[in-house]
Amino acid sequence: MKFITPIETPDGTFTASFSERGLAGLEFPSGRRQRADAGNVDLPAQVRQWRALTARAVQAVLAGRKPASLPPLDLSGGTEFQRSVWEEIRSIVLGKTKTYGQIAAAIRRPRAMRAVGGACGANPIPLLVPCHRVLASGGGLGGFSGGLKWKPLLLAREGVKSVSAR
DNA sequence: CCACGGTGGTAGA
DNA sequence: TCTACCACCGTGG
Repeated sequence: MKFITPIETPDGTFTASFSERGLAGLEFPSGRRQRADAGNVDLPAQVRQWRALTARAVQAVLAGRKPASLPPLDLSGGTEFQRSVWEEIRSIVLGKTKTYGQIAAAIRRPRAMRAVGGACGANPIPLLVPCHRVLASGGGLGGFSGGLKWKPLLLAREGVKSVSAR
């Protein structure tokens, strides 16, 4: 059972999806208009509470601040490798970054840095599973599923300095 | 700057 | 199985 609901922010309307286990997906604003409903109708009380937590967390990160708390994250969709990558990324504190290679080394697959990139691209909850803090070695940006323009913007708000000038 | 080879995980056929 | 993708990385022109 899935509930899909908009999350309004000063940067646009994100779209959250919830399973019975918690937040299962988060999409960055797409150019196109979402439906205009408030998003609270028809949601069970539990999901409404998770939605409120999600909204506050998203707004905090967008403002470059650490969220006070997160809803439960439902990452059950990924493979074991992907989940281990996502778990590792969750440990990158706001204001810091790691490289794809460092993530690979941390999960004891030092040669799988390329696959780490793939797992980042498959991350269902970008922003709250902060794959924007994962950069290429040598200062490159890498990619970002929500649109590459977000990556340097988010990092700048988090106070990260050396986000590569090209 | 560019090209290339060595990589590991995934999806699809 | 086989194969063709990749948000990689180091080395060498």
